[in-house]
Amino acid sequence: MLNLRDKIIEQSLILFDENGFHGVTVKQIVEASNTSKGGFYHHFHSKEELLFVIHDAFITYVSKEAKAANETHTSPVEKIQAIIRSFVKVFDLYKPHISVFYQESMYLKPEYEQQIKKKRDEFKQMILQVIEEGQRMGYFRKELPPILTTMAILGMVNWIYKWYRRDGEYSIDEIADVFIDLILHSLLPSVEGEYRSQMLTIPFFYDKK
Amino acid sequence: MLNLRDKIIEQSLILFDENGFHGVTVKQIVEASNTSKGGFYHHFHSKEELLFVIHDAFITYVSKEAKAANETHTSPVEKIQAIIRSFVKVFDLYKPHISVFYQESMYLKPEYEQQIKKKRDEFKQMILQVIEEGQRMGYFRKELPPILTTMAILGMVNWIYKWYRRDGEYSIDEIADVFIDLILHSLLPSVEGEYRSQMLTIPFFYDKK
DNA sequence: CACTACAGACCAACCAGTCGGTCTTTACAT
DNA sequence: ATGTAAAGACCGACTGGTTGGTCTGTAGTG
Repeated sequence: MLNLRDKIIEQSLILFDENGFHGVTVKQIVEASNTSKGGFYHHFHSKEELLFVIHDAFITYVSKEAKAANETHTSPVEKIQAIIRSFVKVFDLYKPHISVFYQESMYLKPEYEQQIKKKRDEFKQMILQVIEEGQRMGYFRKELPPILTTMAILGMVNWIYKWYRRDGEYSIDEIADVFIDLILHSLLPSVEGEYRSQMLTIPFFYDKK
Repeated sequence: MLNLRDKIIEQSLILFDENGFHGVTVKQIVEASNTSKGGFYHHFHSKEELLFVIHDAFITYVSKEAKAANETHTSPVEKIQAIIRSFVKVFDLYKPHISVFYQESMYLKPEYEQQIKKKRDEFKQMILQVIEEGQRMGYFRKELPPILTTMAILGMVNWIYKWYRRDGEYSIDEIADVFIDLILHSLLPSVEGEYRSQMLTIPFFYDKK
């Protein structure tokens, strides 16, 4: 059974996902959660704090997953595969959180904003480092500017929140497979046929076709 | 010399870019534009109409550019190069428009929303068709699902609005070069060394290094 | 009796949009 | 050229409705 706090979070996510933070009033949240203004403000200092709590829940999860992926693998190729996969999969679990996150974080007061930004940067740095490591170790093409490559990866994956549907044509695992394939084709050199073709075959997805 | 209408648009773009549509009041816009409520509502029916006008300005531009790129080239490889390049470059010209566009279009009334959505879809379809055409003609890897590839491209390019700075480390042309390189590495088959390596050398950028 | 969890009436602030009015430009007849 | 009337451009006080947040009260629990 959910307590009121969780119920408020759950309901406000549904509302935020459809209408955005500013498109939803406290009154609406309160009604959707079958409670009252008093109930709401008993659990949250402000509407803004609710937004922060939502942000924090998912970004903490992403960072933790990425850190784990980073530690359990040694080769940069495997690392980036694992990071992308967990990153993509988050959108299946946390899509509403993420939608709100990317659309509304600008409205947060500086104190909240800073905390959010710090965790985001940590995650970005992790990808960046894997790419640089992969270049140094000779796995990835050295001519790619690591920061631009990182931003490209962040972009293509983050954008998922704009179009992903659970009941869509492709499952989240299939999306992850294709995106990993795209990224590895970009990162791995064209000529080293042996290693490249070995890494690029992603069985899960293409076997189905 | 700017007329009041243009001045309002110009000033509101600056404000929206920093605070989002709902973070800016008509009063603020009016003050930044050195005018009055009367002046504002003489030129716009509502605050929402202003948002629509901003949207429309840039999406019309993107679509026109992409259509032109599509018509002047014949090979899918050249087409996608040209489309991505013009697409990326829009962010240099229209960044504030785009930021507002992607953060606030959900707040628009259905009548506006529909028009926006239609133009967005047209653009998406254009990329999708080029990819499918490229696959049919044997230029691009046939195992890639065209729609997921399209969404990946849209994502990595659209995300630029989150991080691009005119005075940043890389110019918009360099970003375009790298992104085209990434995308073509993903699209072109690994084995056809001859044609692939010929298309993948983007002189502008890598010559500088 | 003290404490938590919640209820809901209430309020001050704010905001998009209105409206009667003024000033400036345009159009046209004399 | 000059008078004049209509149209367009702009002003800013005002309003009606809404919103985030407060405050007093109360039911239940240990």
